[in-house]
Parts: sequence; structure tokens; C-alpha cells
Amino acid sequence: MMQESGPEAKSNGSAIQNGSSSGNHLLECGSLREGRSNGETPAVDVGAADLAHAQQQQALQVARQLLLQQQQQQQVSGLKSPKRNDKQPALQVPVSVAMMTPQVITPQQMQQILQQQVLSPQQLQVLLQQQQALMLQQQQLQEFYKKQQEQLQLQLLQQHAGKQPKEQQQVATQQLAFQQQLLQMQQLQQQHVLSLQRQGLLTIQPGQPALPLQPLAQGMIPTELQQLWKEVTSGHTAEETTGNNHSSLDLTTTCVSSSAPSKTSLIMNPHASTNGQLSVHTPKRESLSHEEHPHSHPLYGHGVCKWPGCEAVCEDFQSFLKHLNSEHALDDRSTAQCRVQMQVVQQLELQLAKDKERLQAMMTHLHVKSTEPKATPQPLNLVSSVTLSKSASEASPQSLPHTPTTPTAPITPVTQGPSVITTTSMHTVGPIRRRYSDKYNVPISSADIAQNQEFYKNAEVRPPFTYASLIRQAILESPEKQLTLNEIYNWFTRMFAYFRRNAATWKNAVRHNLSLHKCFVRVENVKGAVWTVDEVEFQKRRPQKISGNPSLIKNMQSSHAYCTPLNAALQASMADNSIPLYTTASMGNPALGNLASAIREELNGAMEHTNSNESGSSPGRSPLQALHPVHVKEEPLDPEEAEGPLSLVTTANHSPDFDHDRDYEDEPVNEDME
DNA sequence: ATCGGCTTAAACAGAC
DNA sequence: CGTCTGTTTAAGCCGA
Repeated sequence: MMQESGPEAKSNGSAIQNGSSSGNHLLECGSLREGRSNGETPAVDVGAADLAHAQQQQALQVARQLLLQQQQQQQVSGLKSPKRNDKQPALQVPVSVAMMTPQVITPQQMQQILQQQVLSPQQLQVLLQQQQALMLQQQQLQEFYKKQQEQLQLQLLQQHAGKQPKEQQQVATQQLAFQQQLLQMQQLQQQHVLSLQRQGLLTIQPGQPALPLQPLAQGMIPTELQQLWKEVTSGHTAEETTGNNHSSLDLTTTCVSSSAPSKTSLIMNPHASTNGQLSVHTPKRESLSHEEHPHSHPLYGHGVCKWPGCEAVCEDFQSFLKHLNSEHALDDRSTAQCRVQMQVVQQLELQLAKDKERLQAMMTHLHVKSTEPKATPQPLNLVSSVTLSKSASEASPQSLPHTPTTPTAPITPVTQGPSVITTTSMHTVGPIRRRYSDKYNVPISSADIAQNQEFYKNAEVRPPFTYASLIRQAILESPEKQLTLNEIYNWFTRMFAYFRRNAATWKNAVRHNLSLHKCFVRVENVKGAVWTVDEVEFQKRRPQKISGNPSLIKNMQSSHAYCTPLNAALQASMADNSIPLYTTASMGNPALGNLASAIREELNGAMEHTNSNESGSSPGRSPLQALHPVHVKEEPLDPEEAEGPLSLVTTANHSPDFDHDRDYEDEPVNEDME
């Protein structure tokens, strides 16, 4: 007992320490701060806008006065008011130009116009009115934008509590409307100026210094607006752009990339580590737009079915629907894949929450005010998760409080009611044992491979595999099927973010396992000793584990039938009691073929063991739970801690971006050893 | 209740 | 001497 709490408390402490000490986090921090200050001070922008607006008004006043004087001085020369149509369709200025140089006339220009006296008073009147109207409109838009921004902030906060996708939808719609309005507005201005130009009233030279930078654009030139817009909506656009082609989104994405990285990074950063996956993993969110755009489907994009692992080519939407109904009907496989997706999403949510928490801590540490004030909405299942005696006690005290759930909130678990958000405490604690609830043992589709790989690489989530399995995995992945201890270490750190901390603990465990299990054979080498795997020995252990859940085996088998190539390796891998979710990376990676087949053999062998006493299949469960040796905490309704059945990706060819040692220089791995 | 597997911790020894 | 590697023991948790 003492032992249990003592060491774990220790590791916990180090975990906390490590968690905040890695270099790249600091990187994030820099941009975060920059971005944050920006996001935090919409008032500044608005103020500028107001100021500019005032200036404009002033200019208008002057113009009016001049106009009056002119009127008094000269008679109306009978010049008809230029029947300018505000919708000048002809002559188009490149959009980019229009965006960059929003044309509300500057006071200088106004003066210029007036002085040139090329216009009749009526013309001037009209122009002025138009100008005024435009500015008014713009101001209103800015106001609107401001409100939207605030509302969005609010929404984001609420999202953290994991609620109200409906409202978000609303806001999203409003934002869309707003954006369109903005666009219209800009076009209007553009046309306005164009008409002026046409009439020779206004000469805008590209280089004219006064123009583009003038106060006129008023505090917010469109690009800036768009940047801000993007900033505010980054969470949404990032995902929506993946599946749909909202013109409005195009608008935002075009200019941001070049000019506002720092700003956008503010909000994006917290998710940076998982960002790439988010877009891929959250079709749920896309369903929002799906409703608005009947022909854009979250599962359909670029003529391809986006069902995980499918990628079937569908000529048109109809054929896609057909395909969807036929190939992805409600069956075991689809259900399983759904669950996998759920898993993935949940894991990502967790990671996101954790990153957010980290961000909070960083900001706090750096004395940066948070934009998420009381953003302490409790993850839905936080309470229950905390009831885990062990987890609760181990959870770093400061880790829980500000752990809003993901802003990508509208994740709607397919089969479950409330989105199950795991407590993030588990991620921040040290090496505690993972408990895997049965429901998380879900078959994996190949589509999850890369994602999971990235997931474990980036997320400090303890992989649901035993040390022995991981070690074996590492060794088998090596070209020579043998690794030195250090190489095994490296593999761990390379493949799992989780193992970039508490090195002393898990390295000790690795050594312990190497020594303990007969399946690991030490071979003297020229340059030292390497470890190999004795498959025979390794397989000796398996049968007893798998024998436990016949129904799962059955399920596995049944699914085996239809998922053949895709999931074969996976399922085979699942047979590996210790690597419940061996990834199907071999599909895209021929080098893994051997491994996959080897595992498959294991599966077959294992199944022979259990075939005799199998009972009815239970689609809701997966073989993993039977095969999973990792300790699972008893949390019937609590999916958290579900480090679950994310597939462990095997990459025989080590990803270039993860080149040993150097990559984790900033990691406390070695420090931990000392 | 028991057993076996797994994890974690720790002591220890030998090599570098 | 300190670190790394490897072995071993012990304790606790968990599922079967």
C-alpha cells in the first residue's frame, strides 16, 4: 500500500514537472501570447474603428460644408446625377485588390474631389450619401462583428462544457451571414470606388500612400477583419473547409495564410498537436453544414467516400448515397467503425483538453490573462472519473480545474448519448495503470492508422499495450528484428509521447520486462547486446488470456469475414493479447506485411483456443477486451481512461520526422534518469 | 479467494 | 564515480 501510493505520487510529481518543461511548448507559448493579446483586445480594434469612423464623419462634415459653399457660389449646372448603379457589374477589380484596398473615400480624396470640382453638387451629394451609407454599413458590420466575436468567445467557453451544439450552429450560421454581408459590403465599396474611377472622379494610384493605409478603411481593413474572423472561427473553418466549400470560408482562408499567422496561431495553438487529426476526425462537426447544404455530406468529399477506410470513388452525390447505404449500412462493421471513430474523437478531445490545460498553465505562469475566464466547465464525466480512487488521488491537483473540454465540442457520439469526455487528469499523471473499459475495445479500421499513430506520437496518452507487447513491437519493426536496449527506448519515445516523460519509470519497466519474459532473448552482438523476440515463447502466453471472452472472439471472427483485407491485420493484431490494437499499417506499408501475417497467425492460434466455448456474438463488444491484458478499471459507465483501442501503428520505416534522440532533446527523458 | 499477468519500484551487480 | 545494462525481488492491481 505504501508502495503504491508512494512511487506513484513521485511519478506524478515528475509528470507535472515534465509536462511543462518541454521546449516546443514554449514555442507555442510565444505565438500564443502574441495571439492572445490580440484576441483579448477586440476593444482596441473597435476603438480604432470608432476613431476612424469619427474621422470619416468629420471628413464628411467638411465635405458637406464645402459642398454648401459651392452651392452658394455657383448655380447648379444641370448636370444630372450620375445614375450610378451600385452594382456595377462590368469592370472588375481583382478581388484581392478590392480586399486589400477597401474603398471608402478618404477625407483627402474627398477634398481632392471637391477641390477638383469635377462634380456637380448633386453628384457630390449622391456620392456623399453613398459614402455615408457605406460607412454606416461598415460600422454596423463592425459592431456586428464585435458582437459576434464576443458571442463566439462565449460559445467557445460553453463548448468546453460540451453543450449546445445547436447554439453553435446558430452562431455559425450567423457568422456565415455576417461574412457574406462583409463580402457584399466590400463589393459595394469596391463598386462605389469603381464608379468613381469611371467617372474620373477618383484616381487611385497603386502607390498612393494616402489611400490604403488611411484611416479610412477604418480600423479594420477587410484583411484584418478576415484575419480576425478567421481567428474567431478558426475552430470551425479548419474543419469545415475540409469537407465543404463555403465560399465564405474561402474568403477567410485566402488572405490569412499570408498575413496573419501570428494572430491565428493564438487560438489554433492549443490544438496544435492534434490539429491535423481534428480535421480528419470530426465529421460530426461537418454535419452542421451538411444540414445547410444538402449535397455536401460529411462523409463525402472530392468525389470520394470519406467513411473511415473506405475511400470509394463516387461520381456524384447520388451514387455516394447509394454507396453509403449499401456499403455502410447498419451492420457490425459499421457499428464497430463508428465506435472507433468515437474513440478517436474522444481521445482527441482528451488531448485537446489537456493541451488547453497546459496552455492555461503556461499563460498563468507567464502572467498572461486568460481569455477564458471562468472556463471551468466540467467535463461531463469528470465527476465520475474522479471517483476513481486511484486516478483521483494521483491526478495532479492543478490539472483538473481548468480543463475545459474541447472546443470542437459538437462531437456527437454515434451510439452514446452524452459525449463522454474523459478527465484529463489521467494524462497529466504519471505512470498510472490504465484501465480500459470494455466498451473501448473496438475494432479499428485502416483509416485510423495514421491518425492513431500521430495520436500517440503527439498525445501524452498512455498506449493500451503492455510493455512486453510494445517491446516486441519495437523489435519486430526493426529491419533486423533486433534492437539494443537503447534503441528500444528510442522507439518508445519516438512512437509514444507518453513515454517521453517519466523515463526512469518506464525504462525500468522495459528492462524488467526484457529480463522477465522468456520471449525476449538477449543476443550478444559485435557491438554489444541486442534483444530479439522469441515468438514461440511469446505465443505461449497468449491462449489463456484470450480464452476469457468467447463472445468477443466470435465477434472478431465474424467481423473478420467482411473486413478482410482491411481489418485482417488489425484483427490479427487484436489477437495478440498484448497488442490489442495492432495497427493495420501494414496495408499501406508493405514492410509490415510479415508482421501482420505473423500476428494473424497468432490470432488464429488464439482463436482455436476459444472456439470451443464461444457463445453468441455481442457486436457491442470487441475481442480486445478479452485480449487486453492491461488493467482496466471498473468504470461501467465511464469511458474515460479509455486510452482505449486506438490502434498502435506500426511503421517499419521509421518516420523521417522522428529521428531518434535528437527529436526529444528537449524531453526530460534523460534527466529523469538522473 | 485464488491465481496469473502486468506494472512499478527498488536493490544489486557488472560493464563502460 | 557515475551511468547504463541487466537481473531479481517484492508489492499491488486486475481479470479470470
